[in-house]
Amino acid sequence: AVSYNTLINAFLKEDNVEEAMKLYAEMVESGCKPSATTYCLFMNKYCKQGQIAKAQRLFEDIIDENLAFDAVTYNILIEGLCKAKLWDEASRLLEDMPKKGLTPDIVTYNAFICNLCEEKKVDQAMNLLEEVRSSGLIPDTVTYTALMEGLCKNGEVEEAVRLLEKMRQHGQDPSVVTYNTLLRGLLKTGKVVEAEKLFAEMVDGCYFPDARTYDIMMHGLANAGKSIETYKLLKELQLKKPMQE
RNA sequence: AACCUUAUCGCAAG
Repeated sequence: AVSYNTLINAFLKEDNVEEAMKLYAEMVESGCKPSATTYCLFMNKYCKQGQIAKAQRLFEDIIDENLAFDAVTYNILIEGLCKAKLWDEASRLLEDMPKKGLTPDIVTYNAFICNLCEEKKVDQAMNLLEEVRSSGLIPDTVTYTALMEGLCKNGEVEEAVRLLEKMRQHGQDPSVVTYNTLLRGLLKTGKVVEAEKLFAEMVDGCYFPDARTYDIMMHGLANAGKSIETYKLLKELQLKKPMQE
């Protein structure tokens, strides 16, 4: 079953739903029972396509067929519901988890926080951060990065930079994505010097800037009229060949 | 035990 799941997942990743469905059929035919994970793969795909109704149907199937589900099962649908701005539905599922013997984890909350940030509801997201803390869960790099992104989009870049300090104080290390998010926020608001400082700090900290980092930096520097710096960066890029995605 | 879920992706500035 795991092999089938792996294959189905591969097809879904490249948007080949047809082939994935075929495999699913083959799986059933060969007497291999689809697991909750199998359903989750499709559920996630439907969520990403905005086909929430279909995703919800699959979720119910999992329950009805008494398949062994876990927090991930919930997380996938919650993420989909949040993305579709169906907050009430999502909250309902969150409250449902304990009743099913499941404990919401950081990914569960991150789904809410990330999507709240995208909706420019950073305040609510920040409130959730406190809730997460008081519930005993540890906000992770994803949590902080999402909040930084939200703050930047909200024009609160300084606040985002402050969060970087806070996350460190709480023992969480930034990732390349974290830096990229902040660099982008700084450059978009013309804070070129700060961005350059942060970039240096990133490199000092033994982080490997990826293709996106260079993209962000070069655009930002070029926009600021710093063609020399942009050129230097380009040279550096050609020499170092950053990590591919 | 293994396979599945969340952040830099820009749907108002591009």
